[in-house]
Amino acid sequence: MTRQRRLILQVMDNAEQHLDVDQIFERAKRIDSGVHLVTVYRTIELLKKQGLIDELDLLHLRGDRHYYETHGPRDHIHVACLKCGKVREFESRLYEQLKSQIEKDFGMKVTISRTEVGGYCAHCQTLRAREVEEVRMLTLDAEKPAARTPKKRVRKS
Amino acid sequence: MTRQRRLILQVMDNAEQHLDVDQIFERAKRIDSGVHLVTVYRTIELLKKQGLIDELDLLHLRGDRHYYETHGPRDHIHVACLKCGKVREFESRLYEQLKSQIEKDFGMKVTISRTEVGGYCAHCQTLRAREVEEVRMLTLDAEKPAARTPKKRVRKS
DNA sequence: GTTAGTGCAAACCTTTTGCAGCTCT
DNA sequence: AGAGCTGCAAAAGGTTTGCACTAAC
Repeated sequence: MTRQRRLILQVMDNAEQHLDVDQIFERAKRIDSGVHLVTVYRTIELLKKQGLIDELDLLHLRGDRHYYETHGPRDHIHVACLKCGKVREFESRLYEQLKSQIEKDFGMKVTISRTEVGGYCAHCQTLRAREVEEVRMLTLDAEKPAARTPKKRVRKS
Repeated sequence: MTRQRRLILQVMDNAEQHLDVDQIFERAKRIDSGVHLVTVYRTIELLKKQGLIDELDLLHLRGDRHYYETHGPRDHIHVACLKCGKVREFESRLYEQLKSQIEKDFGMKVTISRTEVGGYCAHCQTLRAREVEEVRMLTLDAEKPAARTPKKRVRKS
C-alpha cells in the first residue's frame, strides 16, 4: 500500500459519481501532483481484479471510455437518460430473483453482473414530446423522417 | 444500400455468435476483398444508430473490444462463463418485469437495455482442470483475437 | 447530376509495456 | 536488502477523420 494507491482509492471513495480514468487522474493530481496516469491505470487494474471496484460502460452514451465505482454491498442497475445523460441507480428484488433464476436454469454460480438501461427520463420525455411536436408541425406536408440527433463525439483534449 | 453494406449486414445475420469488428471485417473480406475496415466501422455505427444491431462488451472478459449482434425481436441477457468463456443467452419474463418496474418508478421510457452476467457454468464447476482447459481451447481459441505480442522496441522515424 | 458512400492514409485517443530508479516493509 | 511500485517515454491497438474518387438513385 503506497502513497499513490492510497490516494487513488481515496479519490474513488469520495467520488459522488462514476469517474473515468482521466477524471480519477485529474482529481488525484490535484492532491498530489506526483501521481502518474500510468499508475492510475495500474491501480485500477489491480482493484478490479480484487473485486474492490466495478467497471461500467454506461451503454457508451458518453463514448467508449470506462467508468468506475467502489463496489458496494448490493448490486444495482444503472439507469441513464439518453438525452440529459443523468445516471441513476436502481435496486430491486426482481433483479436478485432474475439472477437466481439464471443460476437455477443454467446450474451456474453467478459472480458478476452488470445491467445498464437507457431511455428518456420523466423530465426529458416532456421536452422530447414538445420537440417532436414542433418537428411534426414543420413537416406536416413534407413527409420527412424524424431528425436524428447529431453524433456527439466525446474526445479528450 | 451499397454492395458493401449489404455484405456486412449479411455477415452479421449469418453469424452464429457475437462478432467483433475485426471478425466482421475478416469474414466480409473473404467474400469480397474490396471491403475496407473503415467501411465496417462506419456501417456498424450506422446500424447501431438505427437500432438494427446491439453492441456488447461481454463484461470485458475478452478484452475491451465490442461485439455485435443483429437485434432480435426480444431482449435477452448474456450469460458468460468466466472460466471457459462460453456465452449463452437467456430470456425471462422477470427481465421484462424489471424494466417495467424501472419505467414505473422513474417515470421513464426505457429504450435500450443491456445486462451481462458472469459466473461459473455447470461444466466448469465440476470439470477437472484438464477438461476445463479443453473447453477453453474449443470456445476461446476458435476465433480468438490476436494475442498482444510485445516486440523489440524500434524507434519510428 | 446530385448526393451519399468508399478507400486510403494519417491522425487520434486510450491503454499497455520495458526499463531504470525509487519505496515500502 | 529484496520485492514490488512508480515515472517516463514510447509502442500497440482500436477507432475516427479529411479528402479525393466512385457508386447509387
